[in-house]
Amino acid sequence: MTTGSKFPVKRPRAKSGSTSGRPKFRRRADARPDEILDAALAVFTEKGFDAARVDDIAMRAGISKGAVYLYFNSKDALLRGLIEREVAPAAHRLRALAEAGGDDPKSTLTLLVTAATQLLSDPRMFATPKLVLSVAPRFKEIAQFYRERVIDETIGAIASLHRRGVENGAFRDIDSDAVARMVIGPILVHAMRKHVLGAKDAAPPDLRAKAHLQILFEGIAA
Amino acid sequence: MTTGSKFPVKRPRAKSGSTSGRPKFRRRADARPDEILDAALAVFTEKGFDAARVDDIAMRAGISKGAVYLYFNSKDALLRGLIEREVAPAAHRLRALAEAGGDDPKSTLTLLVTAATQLLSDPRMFATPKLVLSVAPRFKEIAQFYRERVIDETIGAIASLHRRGVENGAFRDIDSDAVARMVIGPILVHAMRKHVLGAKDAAPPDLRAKAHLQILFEGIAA
Amino acid sequence: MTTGSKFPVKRPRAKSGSTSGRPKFRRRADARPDEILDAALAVFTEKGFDAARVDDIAMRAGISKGAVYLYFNSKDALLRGLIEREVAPAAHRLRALAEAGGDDPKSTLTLLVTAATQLLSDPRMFATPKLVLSVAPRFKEIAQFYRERVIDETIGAIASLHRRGVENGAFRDIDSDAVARMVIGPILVHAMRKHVLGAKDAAPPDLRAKAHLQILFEGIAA
Amino acid sequence: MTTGSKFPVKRPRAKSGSTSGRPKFRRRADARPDEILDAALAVFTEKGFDAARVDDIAMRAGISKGAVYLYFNSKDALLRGLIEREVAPAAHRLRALAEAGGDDPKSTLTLLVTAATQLLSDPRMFATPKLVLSVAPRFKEIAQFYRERVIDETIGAIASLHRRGVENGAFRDIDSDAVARMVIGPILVHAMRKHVLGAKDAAPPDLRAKAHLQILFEGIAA
DNA sequence: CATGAATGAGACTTCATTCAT
DNA sequence: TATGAATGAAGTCTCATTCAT
Repeated sequence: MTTGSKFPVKRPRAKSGSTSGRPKFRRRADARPDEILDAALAVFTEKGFDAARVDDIAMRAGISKGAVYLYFNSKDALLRGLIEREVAPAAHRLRALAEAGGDDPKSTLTLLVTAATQLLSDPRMFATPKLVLSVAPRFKEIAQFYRERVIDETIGAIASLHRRGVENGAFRDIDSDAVARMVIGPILVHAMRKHVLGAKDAAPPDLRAKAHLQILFEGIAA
Repeated sequence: MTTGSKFPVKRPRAKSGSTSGRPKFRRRADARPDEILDAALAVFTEKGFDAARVDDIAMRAGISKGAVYLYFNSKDALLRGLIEREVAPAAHRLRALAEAGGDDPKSTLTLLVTAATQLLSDPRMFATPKLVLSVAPRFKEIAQFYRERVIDETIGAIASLHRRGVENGAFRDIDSDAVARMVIGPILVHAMRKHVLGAKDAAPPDLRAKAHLQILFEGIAA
Repeated sequence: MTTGSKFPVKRPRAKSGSTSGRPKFRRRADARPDEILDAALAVFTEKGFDAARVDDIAMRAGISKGAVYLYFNSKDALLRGLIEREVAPAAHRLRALAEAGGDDPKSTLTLLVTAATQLLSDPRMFATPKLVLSVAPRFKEIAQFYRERVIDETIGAIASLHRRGVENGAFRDIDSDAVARMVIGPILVHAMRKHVLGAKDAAPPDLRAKAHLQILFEGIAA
Repeated sequence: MTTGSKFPVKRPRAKSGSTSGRPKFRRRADARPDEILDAALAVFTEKGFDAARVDDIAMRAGISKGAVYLYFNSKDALLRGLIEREVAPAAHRLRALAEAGGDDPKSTLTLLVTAATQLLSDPRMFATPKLVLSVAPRFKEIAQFYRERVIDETIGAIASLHRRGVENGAFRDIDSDAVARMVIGPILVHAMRKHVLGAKDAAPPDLRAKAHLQILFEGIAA
């Protein structure tokens, strides 16, 4: 799962277990690809995939344009490598969230919503989703990859949390996917307004999370 | 306010008062701008703004590349003209939704959610939002324009609907913006999964709307 | 010589002597080509040949772009027609100058220099020469045409004036072409500085002419 | 003042201190800008600014079209860079001419006229003036730049030479600018006839210079 | 490993010219 | 005769990618 790479990336140095010679002093050459991807994420997010020039990325990574091609075969590969790298942390984050509260579904959900609200207030956390959304029409594989590995995983995790709560007697028996959308949706709306459409925050995260949970648990009917 | 055009569009001599009758034989110049914008929306949505070639748009509109420039000064102008044209209908649609159910807030909200769920299942209805999301990082003005005229309007309309319900005694007194996000969010999540990330529908719209409303009104707590 | 047209121009109306029907009231259609050439001269002079758009010319002539092509086959033809038309007046002007002063070579030359200095202070009078200079590298035929019919004619006229003066005993026997260059040169220098390079006038025409003649007749040596 | 560059030119990393010796094998990047400007001068002179294609220039410089843009931002920049580069030599040449003959104004003027006549018989020497004349209507700044730095400098130098002669008792006290025009004018007339309008030489330079000086010093009156 | 000069395909945009009306 | 919508052939400029050093 970690090794199987859907989007192959050039690895200029055989990562052979051999502690070949001395670890040298020279370059933290192993870090290069990551540095480049960091730069790529920044530039792609800022300008969009097409408008970003490989030169920009190289410059932000502090290397020459040619050097980028030592590590990645193409601009597309850069994008794919980036998304691929970002999926693992995203998936990890969401799993951490889903397991946040131990085995009480209700408090777990509370923690999850609070943490997610907090998290997605950070522009860096929303950088990858934003990028994926903007390139999705052209890179169907990336869209699919991201959906399956991040979105559907998240929905699935929340749904299963809900089901546990149902069995538990904590939650009413409703369509779990709908529940998941009720959990994610409001947070997404806010994140999009803010990070994509440039809105300024109104309410602070904790208040938003609180209201969100209140409605989620009890509804809006009097 | 409705007439004031933020993004000016070339209008080649309006051929005054021409309610001329016959659909003409060739040169139905009056329809051209709209035809071009239709084509532009299709191509932009499909490929993204940068990847779309003016040639593609011209071809889809059934005219030559040069002819596009008879009506629009640049590719950017095409985008702006398009967004501008689409904002009015979008705003109108949402207003229609918000006023869907007469003066009973509860049933109004029910109708609104049902209709919105229905509506956003149609790819064409989500085409403009999708496009806006993809160009937002580069065209801040468009992002702002769309947010103010569509998103914030929608949120405001729902929020005020909620406030009426509160005064009415139909709804509990909660943060109205949070309510609005609970109304929009789940629908948006589904639309994005489907239209942007390419997911196949699972539940049909009416079921989704029903579950959505159930949770919205009564919450998920047992 | 007058009829033989080196650069053929479309004549949409057979100029047959027939006073065909009524002279009509309608359009002074016969004037059209001239109006167009007027417009062309203005625009070409202002922007240069390439930068001038046929649309500009049409607009300045108060007609549609298509109408220009009813009278001229191409933009090049417009240029050639224009130059051709301007050559006659230019030649006529210079001949008038050369014959300005009756049969006293000295006073003729005086009048000629005075008049030419005066004349070339007018931007419109220098418009065609300026245009010819700017297109000469590309339109060799025009360059040649203009040189033979205007420049060389002028030089010839002055030279022959000089020769008459020599026979007359009024002038010393020197290279007549050199004399002609001494007559034209200073005037040209001023015209170029002013009309082409945008300099502001310093001395007024009469003073310039006077100094010019003084040197011409007596030299600068003490 | 000499360093202050009115028309900035892209300089791709000066490869510091490289007095490296060998003519290198490929990539003699240091020479590139100059090579390109040489090519540009040739093509612009031949065809005029607009009719010249960047491709032509690149081809004549022996590089690809794209490479031109590594050194110059635009076709305009190419023109400006070219003019700027040519102004210094032109100014230098004229200064050298003005100081040609030591401190005897009369012989200085004689040398100056002889040299200038000689010089402007060379097409390459007239290439830049010719170019400037052809683009002047569209590039007012270039026209002004050239006038101030070359034309007016020349006129000024000759005028001051004349004034020295006046003080000296060598020349009569006449309008010095008029004198300057009498010096330059005839040479310019010949150069234009030849290099711009394509005339064939008649008299050889030395004869022309001689006649020019004779008239200049003694006038044409018997 | 790294550089950066160089290429070449292609995009947007302009405009002379045509043609149906 | 006149219009103006439409075309299509360029032309300028950009940038991903390559390659000699």
